Amino acid sequence: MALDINKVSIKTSLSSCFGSNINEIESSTDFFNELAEKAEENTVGANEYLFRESDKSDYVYVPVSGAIMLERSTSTGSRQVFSFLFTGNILGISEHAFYSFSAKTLTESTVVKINKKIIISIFDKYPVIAQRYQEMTHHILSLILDQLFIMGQKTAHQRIAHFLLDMEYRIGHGSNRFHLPMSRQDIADYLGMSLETGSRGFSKLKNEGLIQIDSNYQITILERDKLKTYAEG
Amino acid sequence: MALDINKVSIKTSLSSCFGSNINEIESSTDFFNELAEKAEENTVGANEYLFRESDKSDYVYVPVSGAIMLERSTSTGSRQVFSFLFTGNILGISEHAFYSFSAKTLTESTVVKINKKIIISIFDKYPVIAQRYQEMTHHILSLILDQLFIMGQKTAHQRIAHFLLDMEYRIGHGSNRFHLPMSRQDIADYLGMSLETGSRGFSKLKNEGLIQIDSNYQITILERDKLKTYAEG
DNA sequence: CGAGCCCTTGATGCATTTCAACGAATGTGG
DNA sequence: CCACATTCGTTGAAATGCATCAAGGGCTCG
Repeated sequence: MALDINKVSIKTSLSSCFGSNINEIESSTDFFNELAEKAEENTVGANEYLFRESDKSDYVYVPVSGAIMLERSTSTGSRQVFSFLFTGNILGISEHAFYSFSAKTLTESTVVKINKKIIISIFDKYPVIAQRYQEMTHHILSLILDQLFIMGQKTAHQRIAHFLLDMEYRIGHGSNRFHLPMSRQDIADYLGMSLETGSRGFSKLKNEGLIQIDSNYQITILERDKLKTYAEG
Repeated sequence: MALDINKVSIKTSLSSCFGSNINEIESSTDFFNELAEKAEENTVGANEYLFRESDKSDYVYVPVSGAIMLERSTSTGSRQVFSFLFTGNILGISEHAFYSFSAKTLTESTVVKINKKIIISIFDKYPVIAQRYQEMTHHILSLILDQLFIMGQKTAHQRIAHFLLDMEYRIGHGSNRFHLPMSRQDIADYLGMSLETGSRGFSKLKNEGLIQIDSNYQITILERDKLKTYAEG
């Protein structure tokens, strides 16, 4: 237990997750101090599970560094990837007593791990945080609805284009060049297509000059507007 | 304003939605009385909108009778149906300031309409209800995750089979014979396929003897186990 | 009885999966 | 440090699934 709240990375992640303007709230300092006391910081290697589907959902996680993937597998071996998470996202809220998916690290990751009971007790003291928590849940829900919309409406190649724009926004941090932490298989399972179709999508966008593939995982968006048009279909 | 809480149908719907065991909670009578005072009962005809996407989300609705569909349309005319709702479901929670989809009645429907501000004020008085509300949000989220999983994994015909089993469970009320309130087009837009593919799915299941189509909308599940096996793929 | 709407069915072409081979990148042990 | 094994990505060819176009059938309502 105990968290070094003075570390910029941790403060940044928590702020990004609990609301960028939370610092303006009068009780925010108390809130962060209480979190610092009762939460813990964990670092885990790549390709490890933070938790698995149907584990008791006792903890909420906030990635400080690294990349995490939420997935669910069937008995027949197929897999659906629900989401990719990065610094300042949050996972494990919006769960019943048991997680409804597994969380696997894609790279070595540092996470802040917060016991749910502590979260609940914090809510009682800081109603503003409780409200913010609700908002996060709603935000997550609207993201999943968007994802559902994309899955139902768009062709495979359009979904790839959409995915790349999303990644640029989320991990490019202003740059049009970024490094994908997940494999082609992960992307395919996220977008509901075969690995090969995913790969062909990348190639097509490359050949049409919309993106540049520097190495397998290093992507540059060359023509953002055209890519957007393509994604919207 | 004002709600006849003594109507069995309304009491049943609200109970089903706010938790079947809510009656065991000591403050539940107060809660229902307060709701009766401040909520209202509305009846609207078929094919009308309770609200539209990007309307201000001031109200939460609980269907008492009828069937409602949640949908989102693109500028290009295509449409994604997110969900079908029946008696005792709830809609409009888990929304930001504005609805992220439209709610359209499939049949004449009676709904209990509750102002969000009233809901919030009720939370302050009855923490148990607030917690139940959170649980509902989580439940909705897990349902959408399931839907996302199905969209990503299954073939069109499997999705049809899955859909029919879901409908049997939700509107069959113990019987294997039920009446679908939505059109083939609605089903297709829900499952992310063309109308024709949906229709072929129905025909195939009929020809294989797994279901019986008495009229276009009257369905009987003949071989539930086989249908399940088929849906699981 | 006829018009209109919805559903079904058939035929065709395109999108996607599957199977298979190759190439590039990564890691291991000699 | 290199040869080899292994994993991952790309590409091609064939098969399948699905969408689209088009026609016909059944139900409902005037």
